Amino acid sequence: MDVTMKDVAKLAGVSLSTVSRVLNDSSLVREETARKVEKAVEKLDYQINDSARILRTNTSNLIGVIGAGMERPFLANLLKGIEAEARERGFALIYGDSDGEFEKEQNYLNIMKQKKIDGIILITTNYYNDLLSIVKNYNIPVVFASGYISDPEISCVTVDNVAAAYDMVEFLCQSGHKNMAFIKGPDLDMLASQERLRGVKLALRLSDIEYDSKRFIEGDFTFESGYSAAKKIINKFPDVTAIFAFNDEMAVGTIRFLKEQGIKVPEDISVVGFDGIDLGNYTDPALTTIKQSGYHLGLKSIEMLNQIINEGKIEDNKVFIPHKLVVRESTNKLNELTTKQEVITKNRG
Amino acid sequence: MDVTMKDVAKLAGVSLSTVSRVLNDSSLVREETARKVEKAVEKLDYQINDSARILRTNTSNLIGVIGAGMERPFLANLLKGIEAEARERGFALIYGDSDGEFEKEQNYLNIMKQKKIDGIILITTNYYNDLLSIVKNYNIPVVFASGYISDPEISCVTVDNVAAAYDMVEFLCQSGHKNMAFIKGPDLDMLASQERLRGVKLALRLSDIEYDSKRFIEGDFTFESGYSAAKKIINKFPDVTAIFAFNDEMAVGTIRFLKEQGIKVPEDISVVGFDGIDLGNYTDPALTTIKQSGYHLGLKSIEMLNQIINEGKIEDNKVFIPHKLVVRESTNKLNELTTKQEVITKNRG
DNA sequence: GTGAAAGCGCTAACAG
DNA sequence: CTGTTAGCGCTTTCAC
Repeated sequence: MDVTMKDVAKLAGVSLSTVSRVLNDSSLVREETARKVEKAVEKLDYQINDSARILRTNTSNLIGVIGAGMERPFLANLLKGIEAEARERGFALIYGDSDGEFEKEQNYLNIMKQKKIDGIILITTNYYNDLLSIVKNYNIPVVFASGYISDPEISCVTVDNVAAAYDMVEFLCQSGHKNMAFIKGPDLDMLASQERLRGVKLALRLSDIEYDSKRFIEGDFTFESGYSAAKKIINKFPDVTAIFAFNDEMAVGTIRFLKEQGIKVPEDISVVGFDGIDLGNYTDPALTTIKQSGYHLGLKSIEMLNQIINEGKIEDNKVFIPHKLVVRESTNKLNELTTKQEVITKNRG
Repeated sequence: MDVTMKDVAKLAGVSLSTVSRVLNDSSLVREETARKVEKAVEKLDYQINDSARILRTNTSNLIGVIGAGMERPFLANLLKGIEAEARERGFALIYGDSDGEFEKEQNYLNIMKQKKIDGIILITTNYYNDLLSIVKNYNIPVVFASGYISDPEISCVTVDNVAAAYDMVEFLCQSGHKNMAFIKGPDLDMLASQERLRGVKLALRLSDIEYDSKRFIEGDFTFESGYSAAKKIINKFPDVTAIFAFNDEMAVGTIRFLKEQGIKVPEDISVVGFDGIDLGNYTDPALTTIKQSGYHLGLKSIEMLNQIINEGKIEDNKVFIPHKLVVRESTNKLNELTTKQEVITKNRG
């Protein structure tokens, strides 16, 4: 078997409790004794048995992460931020992917409870409401990192999707676009995609543009879905001058489709995304988008969770991370003389 | 406190051991008794205390994953595959990112040992040799999922980087390219990048093309590094007709740079990548690359680890996952009449 | 300052 | 088939 505390105690010539005290930085140990113990620990390459410690103390220094679609660049960076900050604060991570299925989420929640995790980060959008009630029932510290949760008891950190989507549409309108189409996330996504939708509607209303639900095509945040959504858009609305995809990957898929059709971006159609992943700097044209930092989001989520774990509460439990409209090459100011609408009018006139 | 087995036993009117037997599918329990216990478990929403179980049994159903650069699409998919297969087989995952630093790797290894993980997947390339000796000393099942490990005791699963890189260069040569440049991975990367380098050299030799180390620029697998490596290449070797980046992101960065310079891909220069991430289908031009499946690699790594854990050994401990050359739009057959070399010659002549 | 002893919740002989 | 019992390795009173 592995080296145990008993072995250390024996080698150091002290009792079990003294070893434990030294390992836990207890100040009630003579420095000389401590040194003896430390020497023995080193010599035996002793590693504490975490299960025994957890069993006794009921605290695990373990944080559970339940995510979905984490292979998407934005979320992969979120995970990276979570990991880095968790490590920094002495937590290890149990990581589970739910594939957006409630059953798997529930399952992982149970597993994590069994492991006595100190807290949990939830990055899941579909059945979050059901999840929430389980989590509340389990009475475990939780931070939601994938959208705004209105329940006042629940902490969350997210970009302000409504405001950001609003900003983007406002920018498009100010650039002269009236004839827009949109690529949403999955309709099952009750958080980010819904919020962005709200932001779009708001901006449309304030710009006196009529809301037309047919102009919102459902995607699933992949390149492929952006590609096929663009196809639908071009078929149904050939006169569109701007397409707003709710994430960068779908925008890239859109651009690819348009180019295949010989449609120039941005000369013929402007295309914008959301998230601001690295890729957007290297596409042709480079992508106009809303930039937010997944890494920072991850950091912040652990920071909040840590506070809840340590202090039992958190003063500000709804936080927004910054976002910024980044205008690159995929958007055009619509010169009034060359607006398609105008051209048509002129041709008719 | 939480519900314990004692509570279940009391409610069901049986002893602790009976409850334990039922929970562990022990067949020596009358069906009726089992049902009583199950009912009590359900009623109390009992969750086993994993720490107690681990302490007692010394097996955790926990797999440790130590990775680096996991935000890269290929590796994000690898992680997804690991997670899916681990879940399938009843393992939970402890996940740690090493940032490619030995100290962090070592640290995580200790943490994981303390948690009595059943096995470990290593996806790290820089100091893998030092890691290996620790792991061997810890005597814990391990599978390496980021390159070929020659140590006969160590299991590994990876794409055949040598063969794949060879295939790519051979393809380029057969397309008439003689004047090539390459964008390597970091020189610290002792696995994938080194292996691909070997494959390239081999193909060069067999095609009677002289190896020139100056034509191998170091990158770090990011878009950005591909972009700047391409800049160096164009400055130093303006007559290059093909660039082979050792992953797709760097290839995309390369294409972006070339386009900015007004260099046409593939008409002026062919660009190829490695990995076959989704993105490559949606760039303009779509990317010629070596396709391998990160997800499948993840699956396989858990499958192997599981076998080592269960059977104490594995017959075939070096496995290669399939790869395929996928020719898309970023490469051109160099027509002999329009080879730059030929043109120059003709102009001179 | 340090040691002895109890017990966290579970499993696995062993007895019946 | 089921119950009793003895720990797994640690922390934490409680003595000294």
